[in-house]
Amino acid sequence: MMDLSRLSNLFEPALLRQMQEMGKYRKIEGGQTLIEPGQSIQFIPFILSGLVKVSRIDDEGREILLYYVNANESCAMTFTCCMDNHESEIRATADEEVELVMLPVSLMDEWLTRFPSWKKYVMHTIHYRFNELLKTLDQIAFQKLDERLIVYLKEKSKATGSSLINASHEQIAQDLATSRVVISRLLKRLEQDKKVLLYRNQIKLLQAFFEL
DNA sequence: ACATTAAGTGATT
DNA sequence: AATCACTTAATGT
Repeated sequence: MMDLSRLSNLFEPALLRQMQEMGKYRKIEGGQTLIEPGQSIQFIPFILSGLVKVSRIDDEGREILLYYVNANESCAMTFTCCMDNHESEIRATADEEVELVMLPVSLMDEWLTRFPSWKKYVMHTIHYRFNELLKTLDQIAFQKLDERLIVYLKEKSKATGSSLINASHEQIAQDLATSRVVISRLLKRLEQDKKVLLYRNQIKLLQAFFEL
């Protein structure tokens, strides 16, 4: 049977007993799917060990990684979804062998009011996950700007008929509606990748740059 | 030599 | 990605 005693620093004894009693223990092989988009949510999964990959499926059926759920964590989506009997928006798969406890959704309400530790845990999970998502979102936006900068430099080069661009990072930043620091970092990366050479107020586009 | 401006970096949100 | 704070490098006077 499952042993939840090591969670005692996370939840109060009374809650642990409830989890022990009401929760269903499950073990899932690596690669197995936990839940698919569209399926209704009946359980809150609490991961005891292993790693769960949570991803979103786009129109063309491609998978985009949202985040991983580690041991002692739970899926933030289910907290918000299950209150209103929503369907899953995500796919969850076991990245490696996973042990988990399935907690009935029906207990959520009661637990939130009865157990301070549960409330705290839920809040913490949602907050943590939200920040994780913000991070991935930023990365996507960052890649976009990266592309825009390359296009910008190419156009500038074409317009002047030269591979030597005359502009400060500040000016470029203003053109692309971003901050100087960001441009400096992107250019630095291009320099490290041997695509450009950087000088004061000047950028030399190397051969490799035009192959981007 | 000193002041000013451009660019580089780490940490934080 | 944006902002802040701070450092370092280049330029002008």
